[in-house]
Amino acid sequence: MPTPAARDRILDTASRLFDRYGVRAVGMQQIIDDCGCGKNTLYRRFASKDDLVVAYLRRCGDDWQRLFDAAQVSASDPADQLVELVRAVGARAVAPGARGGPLRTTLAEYADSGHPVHRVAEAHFVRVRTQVRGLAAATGAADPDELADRLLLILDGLYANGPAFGEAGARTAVAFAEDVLRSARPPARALIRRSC
Amino acid sequence: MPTPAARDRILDTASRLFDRYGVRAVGMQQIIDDCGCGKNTLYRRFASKDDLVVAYLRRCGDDWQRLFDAAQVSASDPADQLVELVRAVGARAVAPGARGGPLRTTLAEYADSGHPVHRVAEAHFVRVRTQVRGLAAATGAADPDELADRLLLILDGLYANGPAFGEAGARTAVAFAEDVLRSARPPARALIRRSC
DNA sequence: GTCTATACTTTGATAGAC
DNA sequence: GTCTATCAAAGTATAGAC
Repeated sequence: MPTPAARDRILDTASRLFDRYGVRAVGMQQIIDDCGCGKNTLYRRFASKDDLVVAYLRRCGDDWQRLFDAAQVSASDPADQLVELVRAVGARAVAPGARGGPLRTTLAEYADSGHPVHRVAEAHFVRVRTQVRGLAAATGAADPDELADRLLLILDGLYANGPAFGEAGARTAVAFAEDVLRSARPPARALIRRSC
Repeated sequence: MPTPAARDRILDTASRLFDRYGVRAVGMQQIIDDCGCGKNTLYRRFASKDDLVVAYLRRCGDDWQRLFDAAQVSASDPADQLVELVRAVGARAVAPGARGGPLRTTLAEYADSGHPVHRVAEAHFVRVRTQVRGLAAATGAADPDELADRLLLILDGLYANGPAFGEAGARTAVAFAEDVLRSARPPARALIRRSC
């Protein structure tokens, strides 16, 4: 029986290389060399490069899930949770060396919509949209789906702009999200503001 | 002695294939077959695939420039020009078959920051940011750079979400941009609104 | 017996030659 | 325009080490 840690070690190495150089630019041999494992071992755990890339994307998806969950427990108000989500994503997106979010960049590298890698990445974004819509609905916004789409624009815009945006850009995005959430709730807050 | 139209024909073919299947996924042979020109002809016009890809990106950059210029002549008010820009980008971004904006996807495919293709794509986005900042400043906004960043989030978010967003998403983005521009001008309009 | 390391096969792509 | 050289990458198989 093979050591179960080997799979994780391989996936760790592959993830690091994929994040930095892109998926197609990294060869299996490079992963093997960097990992220090034999070629046989890798192909036992991952039948093909596609399988390895899919595992990588699933890990990235889990990473997003942790981010999302952490945002949800960070506050009781759904609006505050969404702001925290934007803040957390911004921190990653503008970090030096960040490169557009692994799911989006990998999706760009696998344009063929029939390819398993493409399908996994695409499914991720469907899920993300559903999750953000759920949280947007919980804010009690007048039009939760429109609110969700606005927040998705901010989130994906953040990833796309990346390090070029810098810390200031990340703060801008957070303030932006706050404004969006404030103005998306016309019944209560807007009246209070007008009464000032 | 060679027909000058040949270069354009090759670039037309390459652009179409790159847009649809991605740059790395398209081989030179495929371009040659699709174009109907000889291999010699192609390599006389473009010394290497990198050169061809750079020419493709420059054409995409010119395309953006036309979009930007058209938005600028569409209205006299800079704020209206920016809204028109968002509308025009949205129309492209959510069109069926669109795939994230050719500059961004190609940048994702060429992660190496030393690669000529990467540098050309990166330079494009620096230019775009400068242009949007210029237009944002012309609106007389209190903080034009912050306004520009907010609009860039919308623009890139639009490209990233693509056809999944659909026509409704494009309309959401336009309304979003309108709100952003409205609230970015505190001196005049905000006072008018409060006086209502 | 599973791990590492390496040699080999095949495929496909860029590029050049005629 | 076809044919060919070169190279890199994905897999497969094999040889050796703990």
